Amino acid sequence: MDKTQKRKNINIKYLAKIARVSPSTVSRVLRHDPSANNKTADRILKIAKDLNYYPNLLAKGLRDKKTKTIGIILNDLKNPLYYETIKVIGDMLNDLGYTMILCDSNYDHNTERKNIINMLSKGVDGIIISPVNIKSENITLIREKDLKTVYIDFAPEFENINYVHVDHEHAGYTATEYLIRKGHTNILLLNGPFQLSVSKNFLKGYLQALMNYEITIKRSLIKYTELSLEGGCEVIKKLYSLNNLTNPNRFSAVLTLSDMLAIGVYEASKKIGFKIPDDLSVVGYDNIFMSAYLSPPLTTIHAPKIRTGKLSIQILLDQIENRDKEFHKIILDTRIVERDSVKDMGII
Amino acid sequence: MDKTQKRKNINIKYLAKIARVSPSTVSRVLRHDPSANNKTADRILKIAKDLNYYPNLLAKGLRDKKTKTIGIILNDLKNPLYYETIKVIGDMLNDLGYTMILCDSNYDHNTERKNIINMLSKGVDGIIISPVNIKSENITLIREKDLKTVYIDFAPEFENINYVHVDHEHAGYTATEYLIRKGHTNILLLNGPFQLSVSKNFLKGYLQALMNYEITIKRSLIKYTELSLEGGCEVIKKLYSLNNLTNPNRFSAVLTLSDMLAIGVYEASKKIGFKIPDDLSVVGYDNIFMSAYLSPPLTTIHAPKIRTGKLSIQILLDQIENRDKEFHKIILDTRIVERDSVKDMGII
DNA sequence: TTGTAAGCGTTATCAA
DNA sequence: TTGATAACGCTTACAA
Repeated sequence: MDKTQKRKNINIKYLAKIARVSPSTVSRVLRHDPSANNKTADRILKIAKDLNYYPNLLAKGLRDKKTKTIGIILNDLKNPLYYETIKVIGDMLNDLGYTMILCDSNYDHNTERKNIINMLSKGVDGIIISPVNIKSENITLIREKDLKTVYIDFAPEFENINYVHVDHEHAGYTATEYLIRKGHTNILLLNGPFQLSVSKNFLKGYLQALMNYEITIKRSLIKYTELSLEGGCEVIKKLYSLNNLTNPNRFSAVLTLSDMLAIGVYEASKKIGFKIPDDLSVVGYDNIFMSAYLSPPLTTIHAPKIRTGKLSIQILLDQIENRDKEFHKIILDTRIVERDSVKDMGII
Repeated sequence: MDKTQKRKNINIKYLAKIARVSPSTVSRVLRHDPSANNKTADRILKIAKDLNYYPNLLAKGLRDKKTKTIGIILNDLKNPLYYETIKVIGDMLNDLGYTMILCDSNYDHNTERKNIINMLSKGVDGIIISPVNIKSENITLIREKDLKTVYIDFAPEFENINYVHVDHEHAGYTATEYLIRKGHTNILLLNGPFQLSVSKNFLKGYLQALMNYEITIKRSLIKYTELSLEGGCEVIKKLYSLNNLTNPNRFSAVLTLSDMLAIGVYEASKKIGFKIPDDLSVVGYDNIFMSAYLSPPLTTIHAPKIRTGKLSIQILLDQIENRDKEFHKIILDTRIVERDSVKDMGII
């Protein structure tokens, strides 16, 4: 008894045997090559269908150096920020017969490196990546291997490169200016991790706005923390406890690098007992879906997540399919979405 | 001038040439096969590193029939419900050197079929799938091809099958009972699409609870809609407009199949002007992250998303790596999370 | 300990 | 219009 022949692999060779033609004929028919006799074509197609044939894309990929697979490398799959982007990319890829490999670098260089090499190894046709940092070996790796790439969130400084992202410095400026115009002068900047490029740019915008409005910059009002609800909550709790559970006007507003941080501030407000916006104004960044539903609804800087997804995948596919050789550097506009988390101090 | 030799492909054969050994020796060294001379091994490893060699996983997959790739097929990438599950699966896969292909069937049979075939074609080692429906050709397809599978959300009725999901009927029952005990007797069921198995099971639980408490079942209080914020909002708006913009006690509470629908009810409440929970009580299902931050915080049935992710990927990998031949049928517990969206009518 | 060679499933080139 | 063949990069008998 031979158990090995339990289930024969249905491949082109097998179809050829059944149809009594050569593998090349089957291959041609399957790819709708016009140079195939209609009758035999129909016959082969029918057999393929009856046997539930599906192509082995590994073999095809190995031969063609094309896999119709796109890699998406992000830094925090938990952040709702990404889901609209992923959704729109996924839908578009699905329509075009592409597949998406998704992974998370967790803001870690080694993980990012592993992810990139994995993409390369798996033969993706291109990647969309939110890089861990503006300068790193990993980016060199991508460029050496000539992997088609679109950077999102922010981009390394090279000439021949595609990116689609918002201007974080401008966002920081706009948000700070907004708070200043509402009469706030002591504005806490709840920034992301110190080493992240995004944090640096956001800080620049914040500082620029303060300078333009001739407001003294206080180092004690600039805080760095990991980009999570918990991070935001902890910073605020610590600050309040230092001030003996009251906020002695050290800051009347807080600007956060991410809505998730802002939600952390909301959480702290619940625990400590101060009120938003009466005791503390909050401005977030990203405008994630849920920010409109917070209590109070969060005033935040809108980042165009759907546009980011659409543009980046379009650029990538255009280059992969050789419709376009140009590099695209797109900086998207940002705008403030006024809701109810900022108190008007009515001074200016 | 020959432009074709611009960039030589670094593969095992090339490494072999440089190291003046055979490809098989290189292959052995790279796979840390003990039967390799230490000195040559070191030399080859160094060359591989210097040349930035990375393996072609398509070729490896083609040969080994193993790709270290897992497919995840869901039905609505936009639903926050899935984020936590995806995150935990992604992290676990990353740790173990696996890759995740993610796609969305959008509750559509054809798309689901395409997705499954794509997974098969790409040679994934296994899939985790939230099926569109309990019975379909697509599931037959999976079973015929012996693709290792874990079903989540709900499962088709077969013997040899793995699944990890919550008992939707029980969830429907619990939620309805909770509302009844709070004194509600006219409970609107805002269900998902009629043809979905989840909707059917949820309905069963709802009906069972009403029957147990001897409450008249009213067909007019059972509504089906697509699983989205907009869907939930529209249904409620329509119902209120039919009643001349007041809710004449036709229902004092609404139970929704998903927190996203519940948020739709919140949205309707904003637009129409009724108050939750004073004018209308709401109970959701899923306990997505943001439900705690809604205003008022949403009372909802908690679905264990992280456990679902952990268990399903564990089961899948155990079977892929042949540590486990048993099938696992896991029904997870559900519990109600009491927050502030239900009014106590104080009657019972 | 190392090398030779065949094969995984596909397609493109060439010849018939 | 069709078929034989080589090649994509990797691994594993088997031989040396």
